[in-house]
Amino acid sequence: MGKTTKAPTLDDVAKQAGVSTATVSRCLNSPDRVIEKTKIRVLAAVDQLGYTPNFAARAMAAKRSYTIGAIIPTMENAIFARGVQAFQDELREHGYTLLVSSSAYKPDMEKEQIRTLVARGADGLLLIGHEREEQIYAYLEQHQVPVLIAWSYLPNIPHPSVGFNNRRAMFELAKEVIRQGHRRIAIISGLFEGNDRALNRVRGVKDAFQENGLQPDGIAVVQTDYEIEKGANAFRKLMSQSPRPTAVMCGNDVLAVGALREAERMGITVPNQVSVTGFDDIELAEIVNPKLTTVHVPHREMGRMAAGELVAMLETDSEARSICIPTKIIIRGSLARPAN
Amino acid sequence: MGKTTKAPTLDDVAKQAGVSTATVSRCLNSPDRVIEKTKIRVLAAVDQLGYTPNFAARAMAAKRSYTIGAIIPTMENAIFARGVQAFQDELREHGYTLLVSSSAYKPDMEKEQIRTLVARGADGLLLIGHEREEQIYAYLEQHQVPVLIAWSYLPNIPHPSVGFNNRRAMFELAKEVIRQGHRRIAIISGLFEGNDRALNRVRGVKDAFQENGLQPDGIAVVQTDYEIEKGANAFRKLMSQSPRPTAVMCGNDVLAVGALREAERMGITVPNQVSVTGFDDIELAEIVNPKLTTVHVPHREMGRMAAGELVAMLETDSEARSICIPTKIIIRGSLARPAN
DNA sequence: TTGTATGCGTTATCAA
DNA sequence: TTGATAACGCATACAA
Repeated sequence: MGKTTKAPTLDDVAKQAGVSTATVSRCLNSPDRVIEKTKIRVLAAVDQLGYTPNFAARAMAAKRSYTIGAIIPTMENAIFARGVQAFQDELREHGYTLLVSSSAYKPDMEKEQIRTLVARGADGLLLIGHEREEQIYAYLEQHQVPVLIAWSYLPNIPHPSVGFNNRRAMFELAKEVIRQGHRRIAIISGLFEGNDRALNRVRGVKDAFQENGLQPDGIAVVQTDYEIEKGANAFRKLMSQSPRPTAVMCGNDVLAVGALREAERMGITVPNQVSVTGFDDIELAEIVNPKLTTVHVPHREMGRMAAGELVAMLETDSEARSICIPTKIIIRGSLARPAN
Repeated sequence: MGKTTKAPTLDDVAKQAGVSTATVSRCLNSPDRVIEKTKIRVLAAVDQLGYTPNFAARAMAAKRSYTIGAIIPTMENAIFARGVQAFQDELREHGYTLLVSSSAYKPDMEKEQIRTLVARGADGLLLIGHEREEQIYAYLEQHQVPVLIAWSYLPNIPHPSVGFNNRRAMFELAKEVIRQGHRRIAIISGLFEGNDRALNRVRGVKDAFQENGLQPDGIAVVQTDYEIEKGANAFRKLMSQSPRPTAVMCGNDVLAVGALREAERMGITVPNQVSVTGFDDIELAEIVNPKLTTVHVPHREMGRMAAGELVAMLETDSEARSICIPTKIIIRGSLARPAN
């Protein structure tokens, strides 16, 4: 009680309980390897002193941190929030802690953060998308840190991934847009750099053109950051072309909301004068007016599965599988047949 | 090169450069205390081996982690995302790394995460709001971990805080609502437990009633989680009372958006039949229809200032100040005079 | 300016 | 079932 105000260590607990530090450690880590009676004494001491194991020391001695690192492009919109939350919840159930940081869609920043997380002893990493310097994968290999890719699934790639097929999902959506009669389609895409999802979504649209015997070269594509106002700017730009596109397909819901907003400001009615589509199906998609036609991605499910896979990679020696998660097209008010 | 595939240590670098580990350590931590020539040799070795300092070892030896922990109630909406992002950016500039976790508005979870972060050697903590068990503050005291409270400012409290006066902000908004002629006002609030912001916002409304010589006891208050659909449910409940309130003031924008949505489903027009207000002024507030009257909180600024304060607390011995950040009332379409 | 040696708090190996 | 004791990788006081 009247002791000095410093964090208690294993040693303090050991003394208080009249046992060795080894025994205290065992009580905490493999309780069945210690007799009931001493366990009680030790636990009482732990409680009394308010002891919390020092993580750094533990990680260093055990060479395991029970920590997973995740680097997501942004925390600022809901796209990743849900999936990461589910990922974290599932990890927790397996006894792991999640460390999250965001790269602001900057490859360099991601690289730095990967080093940080590895230095912090992360047992494994969750990264978004496949595209990054080969050197990074080499570094990870050297440090023996398993990596799982999420939010993107590609067949035939070296790293295990849990995600969806961005290209195919967008392909399906574009088919529907074309089926409704649209021929002049423009795209507001996220930046391609270090973001294979963005690129593959655009490819999906072009695939649909091909399949319908249309010429994909004429499709106007604007790349921009995933921000509402950026989407708005891009929309204005596209709608100042002549002839105007009859449908604007956006790389995600955030961009699409920006498009909707700008349409309103420009006095262009959606979907009468132009159709708009999104991707992700975040909450926003149902709040805007008109509601957004988009691709539904089961973020929560993806997060949970990713956690399960990553833990399996860490705890068994089995080769990691890749999982392709199905997406679904959601038709709402922002898509309709073109005017004429 | 042809070496075994294991993470290099200080020792490896030292050997490679032909110096002692101490010199390598100095090169990395206080570069000016080592001569240019050897520095070059060492840095080359570092680069060649792809050396990354082991964080756990460093933290243990130096008894500093240059890590700040932040526990926010949720990552799932934009309320905290922006502020935390700014907090992180500012910390980085001071050489600190931020570890974030979310408590899902559960006091118990927050408690556990505080222990986790302390065990991980966080040099300081950012917590949201003042209200929590005294025991937690004692624990933090024992472990000598400085704490800064954000998102809430209260005069005359023991812990330093950077935030805004929730009670006064809501008081101002309520005054405006009353000024426009509303007398039957209902409130959709967040849960009070462990959340002084929610409680103080409700108090602010009652203060405004008092000031106008109105009776605050009749104000209907529904407490619910900060989710859109929960807000919608609460709105339905409040609007089934007779007589109906002429204005529904919500604890934050998320709840308000839920209210707006339910109004639409019920065929109640806003603001003609009922006014709705929010709090926070997140992006959503300008996207919904009608746009939301709300209280603008400068999240980014708050995040930056909080980071500055916390770093100051760590690096100087000066007593930490508390900072009250001004808020602003934003009048938009969701508020109008009552019908009759 | 650089090297030597010690300690940080824990886990794990080996004996007892 | 328990106790010594050697790592773990780094920073730092002290010595050279």
